[in-house]
Amino acid sequence: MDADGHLTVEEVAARVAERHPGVNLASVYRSLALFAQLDLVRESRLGDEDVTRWELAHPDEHFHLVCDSCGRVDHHAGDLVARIVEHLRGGHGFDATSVELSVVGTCAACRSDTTSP
Amino acid sequence: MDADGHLTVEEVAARVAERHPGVNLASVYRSLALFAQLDLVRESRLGDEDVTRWELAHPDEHFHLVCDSCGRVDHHAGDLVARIVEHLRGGHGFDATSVELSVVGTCAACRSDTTSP
DNA sequence: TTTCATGCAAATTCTTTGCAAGTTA
DNA sequence: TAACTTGCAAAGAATTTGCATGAAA
Repeated sequence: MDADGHLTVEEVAARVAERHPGVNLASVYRSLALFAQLDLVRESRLGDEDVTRWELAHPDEHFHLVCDSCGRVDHHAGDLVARIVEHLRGGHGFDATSVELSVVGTCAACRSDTTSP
Repeated sequence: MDADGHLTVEEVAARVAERHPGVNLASVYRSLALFAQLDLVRESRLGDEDVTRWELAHPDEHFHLVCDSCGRVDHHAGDLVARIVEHLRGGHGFDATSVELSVVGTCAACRSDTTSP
């Protein structure tokens, strides 16, 4: 939970090891699988990465804002997802149950670094 | 290209085999990697599936509408993605370069099947 | 002749599983 | 005791790589 990020299995294991050295990788896998079943964590694969990462579960209405430049991943809340759902239901008769939105780009902070020399 | 879907490597290989029996799986992997580099195809992992699938490259502004019920995957065009990009730039100073949106739910056809007995 | 794609098999990497042993209720 | 969780090592699965060979330029 401290990590508040998107960690690979190895990274999770490393964090666990800080407090509980000797925990086996298999246990990490087993625990993550269990936590996922309990909806505590979620597998997430952002952008074009081909590594499996894990994050704390968060509502569907949140989405990922990934900054190319600083690597930061924000969880963004707001009505955007709701509006997408409405749009699809109204205009296309599609009844959305889950929306997965992730956006890659440059965050405000990094933009201002570039904009003002 | 005929497939017009999201195929696993094995499925691609099977299609290839129809015309060119004996093509090795390694060649399929190598070709897909090359095609991806040339932006002809794209890796896509929809919903919670944990299989790697491949599809023809398509503009970013298209997104995936996955029907739970019939399994159909539509590529949906429209201004939705553009509006998301605008929203993020205007409201949050986030400069989006790539938007990945996929929606799981029930398509119009399947809904009417259920709605009208 | 030189370059390049391919098949084939072996190597890698990531993930899951079987089983024996130790813990906890 | 009964029910579980874990470490460990082995098994699997998916993907990549090295190398010899044959085709094409």
